[in-house]
Amino acid sequence: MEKSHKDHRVRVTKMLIRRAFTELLRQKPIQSISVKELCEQAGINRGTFYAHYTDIYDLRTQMESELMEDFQRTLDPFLDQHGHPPTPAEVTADIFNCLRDNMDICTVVLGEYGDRDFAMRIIALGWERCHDYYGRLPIKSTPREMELFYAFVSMGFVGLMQKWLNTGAADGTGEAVNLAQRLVDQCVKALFQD
Amino acid sequence: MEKSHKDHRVRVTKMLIRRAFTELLRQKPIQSISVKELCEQAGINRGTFYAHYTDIYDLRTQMESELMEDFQRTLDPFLDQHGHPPTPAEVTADIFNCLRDNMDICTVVLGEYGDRDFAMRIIALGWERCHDYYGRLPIKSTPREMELFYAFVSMGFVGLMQKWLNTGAADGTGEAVNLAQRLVDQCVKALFQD
DNA sequence: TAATAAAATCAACGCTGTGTTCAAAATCCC
DNA sequence: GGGATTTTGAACACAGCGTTGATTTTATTA
Repeated sequence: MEKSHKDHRVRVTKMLIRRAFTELLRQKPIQSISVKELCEQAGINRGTFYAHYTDIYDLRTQMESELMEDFQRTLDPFLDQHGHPPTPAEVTADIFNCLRDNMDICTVVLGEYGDRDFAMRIIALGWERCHDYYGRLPIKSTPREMELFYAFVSMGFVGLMQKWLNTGAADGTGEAVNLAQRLVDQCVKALFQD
Repeated sequence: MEKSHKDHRVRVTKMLIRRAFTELLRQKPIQSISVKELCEQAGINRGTFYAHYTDIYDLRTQMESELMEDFQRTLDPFLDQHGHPPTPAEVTADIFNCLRDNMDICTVVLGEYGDRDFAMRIIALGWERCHDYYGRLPIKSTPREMELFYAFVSMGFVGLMQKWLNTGAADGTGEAVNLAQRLVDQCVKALFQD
């Protein structure tokens, strides 16, 4: 149950489960993946699965959590060594780089049958990082408008991310990062109009 | 199975099923709603459900289809009587008005446990309507960029729609329509930058 | 209104997946 | 090598699925 970096058997078992899971997730939505089917694909006993996870969703949640930690870990040092508050452009570039580095997991977690709420959490992380930057802009908007604005840009960002991941993310981050940054910038400008 | 506008019993049964479904959808995601549970909530026999729908997802799909037809029906005459190609602003206003008119169904179909793909289809309908307008803009972008742009704005629009529906859509369409329009306009401008 | 057609009900069926159990076998770590 | 831990395999009761057929209820129309 705990972080058993110790036992070799546990690591192998978990690896088999996760590999089978991502494989199945390529083919069908999570709600139609059964524990039985997953275990057969992984070649392990059903009881073994229940020794590590309570159900399929618990499995996904654990994978997402670890991915999120990776995200944090990868972003943090980069930001520190800059010594200044990060610009949205830098954070955007970072996010896409992290996506590319974890493409295997991302394409399933964020893929056709993925978990959009998780994608939203990644974006929320980005917003946090840009907090200083956006906080200083002289934006005059009602809280209500800010709420709607945030919903638009966050979901838009997620949509772009997913599209990029699912249609040849291999052709580099450049084009996507550039466009994403321009789009967010333009959207921010909409907050100055009345 | 067919459009039985005839039999009173069928209409009552379907109404009971749909009411129970939307009620349950307020409480939990669709994947954890069982046919058994739905029928108990609706107070009908399980066999009766299977006489009209193959499964829960078929039920949702049928409801969405009818909602989409309503959307088309509501939008079409409005556009015709104008006599000119619709502007994005008009289409945006229409979409939000339709959402408000069908708020009961929309808040569940597009709610927390809703179907985002369906929301995307609504937006696609909006894009179609604005086809003439956007087609005339002298946009120079790669197909790849257009693809990513479309993903961003569509998903962004969906996010704003959902946020608006789930947090007091009652306070009128004005603010949301206004902001949505400004955001889309600004995003389009991003396509002119290089 | 009565006859006929259609729909809903009820009980039961086999089937599949769930989550848990236990003893036995396999594997790891010291 | 030996004790501890993990995995296995088989079984369990349980719950939902999707279908069936006989029966009752309800609507249509003649």
